[in-house]
Amino acid sequence: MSSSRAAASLPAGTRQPRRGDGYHHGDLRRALLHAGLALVAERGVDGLTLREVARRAGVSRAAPYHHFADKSALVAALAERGFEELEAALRAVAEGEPGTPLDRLRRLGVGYVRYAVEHPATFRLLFRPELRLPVLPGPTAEGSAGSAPGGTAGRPDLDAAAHAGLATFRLLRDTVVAARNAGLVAGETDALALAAWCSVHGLATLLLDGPLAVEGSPAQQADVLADQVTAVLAHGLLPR
Amino acid sequence: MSSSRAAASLPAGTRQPRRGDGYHHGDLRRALLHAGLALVAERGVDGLTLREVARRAGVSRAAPYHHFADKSALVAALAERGFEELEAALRAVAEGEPGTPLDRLRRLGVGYVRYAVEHPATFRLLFRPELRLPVLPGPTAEGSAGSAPGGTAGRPDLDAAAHAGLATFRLLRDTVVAARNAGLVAGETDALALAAWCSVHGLATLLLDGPLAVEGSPAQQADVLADQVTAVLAHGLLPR
DNA sequence: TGTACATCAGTGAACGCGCGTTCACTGATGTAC
DNA sequence: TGTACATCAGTGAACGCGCGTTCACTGATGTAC
Repeated sequence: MSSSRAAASLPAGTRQPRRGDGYHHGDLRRALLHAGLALVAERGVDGLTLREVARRAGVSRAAPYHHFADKSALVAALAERGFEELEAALRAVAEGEPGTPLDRLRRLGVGYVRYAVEHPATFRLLFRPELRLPVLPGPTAEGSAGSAPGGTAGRPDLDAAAHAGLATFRLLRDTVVAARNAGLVAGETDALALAAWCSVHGLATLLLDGPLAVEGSPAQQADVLADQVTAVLAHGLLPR
Repeated sequence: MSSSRAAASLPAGTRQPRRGDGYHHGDLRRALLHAGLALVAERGVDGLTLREVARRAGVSRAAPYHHFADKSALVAALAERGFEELEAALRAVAEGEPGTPLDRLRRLGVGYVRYAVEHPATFRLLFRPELRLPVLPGPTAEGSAGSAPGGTAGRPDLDAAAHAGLATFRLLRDTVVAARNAGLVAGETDALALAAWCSVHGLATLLLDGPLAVEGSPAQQADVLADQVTAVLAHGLLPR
């Protein structure tokens, strides 16, 4: 139990050799996470069971309990990895080519939607109600974002996922700030960031679970729609 | 079985006396739907079980099978009722007071978000992956919306829910058309409607399951954020 | 270097649970004559 | 109006299932002397 906690509190993705490395399985924790993500991708969040994860890792049903306190701890760890994936994808797409902060903002939006379409089950996992993230400072309180996490109180094992989520969203907000500083967008920072985020998040969820459903189809369609939505967001509904 | 199908194919909400009325229970189908919505509201979509629904209706476990072929048929019927509720709420808020089509559009958006916040579980039910709605005609094909449902193929019991959903979304699109005809908004109709919908849908889902989570808090906060988001959408990110 | 010991990631069996669904049935309701 | 019959919405027991989790255990690994 104490060893499991120690392993669980290590930052995921860390590649330093750990004390437990090379034990019986080698790195069962990592193998379980890998199997979990694959299982979610194949059968959806509801299809995720500890037993099947253990099965895929080639290990007994009880083995995962040496690495995760219970099922929700596994889910939280998967969400953490998902957010890290999402953030990496967004950074790559935003910083990959040159351009103004506005260009980057646009690419962030399209990348967000594309990630959702390409990893539908993982994306859904990130926004499961039970992983509800800390409340961001309200748009009325102009200030640094993410300084007051308070949504995972009493569940320290969810905090890692929550912080991974916040880091992702900070990427969007920082880009809005940059665009505003460059005079490329006008308005109140948090309101702009919120609106931008709502637009692409709405498109992503409508594509996955709504009447626009294109799950399984090429990401190309998602790109087209994301371009449209971000264009309308940029220019506004009102005539200019 | 044949009776169950007959009952299930009746338009829900119809108040005409049915042949089955006044039998043993009176109107078990309606009671099951009522219990189902209450259960979803209390325990979430995952907490919805046929057994508990039957329990709450004061009836044996097997009784619901005379009214719904299986669990998914119940879920579909619940979604249909949910969409009807949502549409009624939106109509009320949009047509309640006078105003330009743009005013109505704004009120629709705020009403959408408020419905989600006030009925979180039901709202989530409407956008469950397994109820994925028919694909709307793409924004590239300018034309009448909803003429080609194709997402519930092979599941006729889902069609009712799908059509209830489409009727709801048509409300939004029609309002965009009216605003455009009045010269109050500029751009391509479907792109405008999609962007508007994405904005409020994104806000709604972020409020329910994201870092803005306010479930249980007063709808007032949702109104404030919805006002902000729709304002940004109206004016656009770019300086004017 | 060897030996005794502590650690701990695994095993395998078992627990209790609630689920969806099926089945033969019962008995109230409606109908035909 | 009365009787015989058909209909069908209910019942209650049972099915098989996969789940999360616990438990005493085993045996490989690492450590202290």
